Amino acid sequence: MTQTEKRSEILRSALVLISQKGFHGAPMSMIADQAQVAMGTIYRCFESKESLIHELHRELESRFQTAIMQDFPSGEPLRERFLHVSRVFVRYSLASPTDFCFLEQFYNSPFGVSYRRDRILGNNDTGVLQKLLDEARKDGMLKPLPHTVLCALIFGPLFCLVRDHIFNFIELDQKLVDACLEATWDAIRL
Amino acid sequence: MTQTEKRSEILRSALVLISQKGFHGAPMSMIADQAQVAMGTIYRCFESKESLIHELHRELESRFQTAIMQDFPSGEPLRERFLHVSRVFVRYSLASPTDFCFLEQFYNSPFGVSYRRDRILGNNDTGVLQKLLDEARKDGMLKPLPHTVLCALIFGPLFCLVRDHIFNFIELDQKLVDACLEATWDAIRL
Amino acid sequence: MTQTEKRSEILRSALVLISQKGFHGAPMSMIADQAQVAMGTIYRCFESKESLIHELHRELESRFQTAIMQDFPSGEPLRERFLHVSRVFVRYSLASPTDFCFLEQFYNSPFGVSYRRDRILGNNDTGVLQKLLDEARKDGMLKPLPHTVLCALIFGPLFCLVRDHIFNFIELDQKLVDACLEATWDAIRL
Amino acid sequence: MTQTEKRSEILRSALVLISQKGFHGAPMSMIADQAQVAMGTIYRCFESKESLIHELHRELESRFQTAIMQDFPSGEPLRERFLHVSRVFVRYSLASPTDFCFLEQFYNSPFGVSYRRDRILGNNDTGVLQKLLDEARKDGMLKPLPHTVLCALIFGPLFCLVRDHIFNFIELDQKLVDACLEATWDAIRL
DNA sequence: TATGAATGAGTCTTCATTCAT
DNA sequence: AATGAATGAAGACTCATTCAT
Repeated sequence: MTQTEKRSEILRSALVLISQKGFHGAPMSMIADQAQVAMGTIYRCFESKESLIHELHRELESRFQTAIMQDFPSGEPLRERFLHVSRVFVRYSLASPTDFCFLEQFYNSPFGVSYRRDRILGNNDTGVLQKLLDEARKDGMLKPLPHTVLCALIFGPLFCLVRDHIFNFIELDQKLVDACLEATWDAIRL
Repeated sequence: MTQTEKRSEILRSALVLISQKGFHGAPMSMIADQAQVAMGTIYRCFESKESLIHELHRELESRFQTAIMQDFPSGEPLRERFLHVSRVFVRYSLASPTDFCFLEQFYNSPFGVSYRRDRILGNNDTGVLQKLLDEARKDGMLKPLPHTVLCALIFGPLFCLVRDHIFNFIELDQKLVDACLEATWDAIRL
Repeated sequence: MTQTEKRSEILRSALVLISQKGFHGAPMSMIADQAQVAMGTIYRCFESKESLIHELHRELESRFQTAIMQDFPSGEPLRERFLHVSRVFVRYSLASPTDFCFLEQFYNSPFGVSYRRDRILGNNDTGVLQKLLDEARKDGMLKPLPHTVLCALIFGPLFCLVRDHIFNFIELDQKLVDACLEATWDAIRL
Repeated sequence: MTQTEKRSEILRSALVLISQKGFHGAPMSMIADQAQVAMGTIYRCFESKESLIHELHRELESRFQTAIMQDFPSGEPLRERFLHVSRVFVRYSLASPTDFCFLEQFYNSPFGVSYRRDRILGNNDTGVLQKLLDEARKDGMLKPLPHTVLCALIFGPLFCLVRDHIFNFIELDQKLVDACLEATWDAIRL
């Protein structure tokens, strides 16, 4: 196994275990076992458990960004572009429930809070979504609410729904997903 | 201090500490100190840390139920009754951020998942909200979506917004809250 | 065993093990075993290994101070008072080789260096010895050298000799000790 | 880099790091980095960390021997030859504080103790100093004390003084050094 | 011969739980 | 019933040494 493969294997093991058991339920020794490496090996790739977690988060966000940008309907009307982002979010989360669960853990932890703090307070308006919201608001298509609120109205429900699906509380099929996306659009549109 | 007072004091201390520091940041010894009782005393009231947490959760849910039922506008139109529930949720959460933070911790943990599993899979349609949703759907006022989905559309955003407010990412004033409640109503109404 | 006895037992075990094997050769688990307590118990008495070591040092210095002050020949000529301090140092060290070895470890470690730094740079002229040196220098009995140097001339050899005795490199009997004390006096007197 | 150069470089790096951070603060990996060789290479030159340390000690002692023998005033009176040895010790130590600090570490460790045990108990009377002491005692110039004791009286203070100088507790200038050397001579001479 | 990634035993420290008083 | 000292398993992290390349 190459260095890179090992690193990936460690990240993958950490992802699986943390998504299932949470940060505190996934000791480094368990991650090492799962990845079929010795504990010390993890520390060759990552400074600490904390940095392993941050790295994992970065990786997952970047994968998600890539997924969004793929097939992004740049020429389509605003509404379509919006629905695209939401649809990709749901599709990706359902296809990779492990990634989704890890990210939930991350956002609901001191890590996630300070990450968001840096992000939001830094006025980091660089994401696709931020630009989309800006444009749409100028066009008068959206309710005149702060970005943070609009994001809550869109992703709040989606997070819940995906989680409920993963835990088998509901069965999200294509039709239901589409209905939900429409509903979130209804929430924010004028 | 009577047995009952001690029990309350322990619950209160656990609530405060866990909401601030999380389950793993609030050792039993710290809870005991804060509650001004001996550590052993906690174990006379609660089987284990886990059961203390479950008990706390039950207590908070019941307090919340009480808050909803108070001033419930039984005679008003459906829409008003709906908005009442949401409004109480937000008002209560903002007034008691400690309770809110604890519940967030709880729902985003193995505890919360198994709790919801028991609740939802048990078809426990006894809550006010459940009845409201049933009635409204029969009247054709709401989108024909499962209860779980409707709940996600209402409370998903509200959880996000309250959290963002508590973390100072936004400032929720009365006007903004009302706008958000309207938005969630737009999401579910036909 | 009372709390205090336990604490003493831990200190004693740490003293013995560290004096024999050094700081790095005496893990907390070994100290606990030796003291017949669980590892966690140590942490009820001492913040950390480091603080245990500092505490031990403080204790030993205080014991030594007590030994010096006992039978201190306040009325005798300067020379006698000097020889008393040195004699007590040697006698105490030979009687308690474990204490001596611990202190050697301590002084030859980052702990000891910063301890001395605080002490010397703080102009902490409060010890018996400091006063003695001051008085003697004013009387013109001693070579006009800084205190630090005078201490080196007195205790440098004594430390070596006691260590050599403990390691069985020499056999210090009463006559030899007296000869050595005379020699250190010759080194500093005018 | 030839094998021999590598070996030297490793020794030099170990010397610098250990003198600064102690045996336990200087991991093999750090020594390797500093020496610009791979960690495995160290193990081709030295059996273990322990043997590397022993080797280093041997090297430093030999360098010191060389320094003493250089300019040794063979024809001068005994007193001069004595002072020469002490003077060279101090001068060398002040010029090479790194060497000095390493040797201190070494002597104050299990290594040093067993080294001295071998040396002293082996009656290894081969050094210049040993011969000097022998000769001087026969001439009746020195107090009739064992070699070990005489060495303690000479080098005990000098070690202390150099250390205090290196740690900036005193400032050793030429005059002060000379006064100290005189003092140690006073301690041993008849 | 040289490399440096991999190993895993060993370190300090924490904390849920128990039990003698 | 109440106490809180004692326990020891478990966790994150380090580093001397080995061995496949």
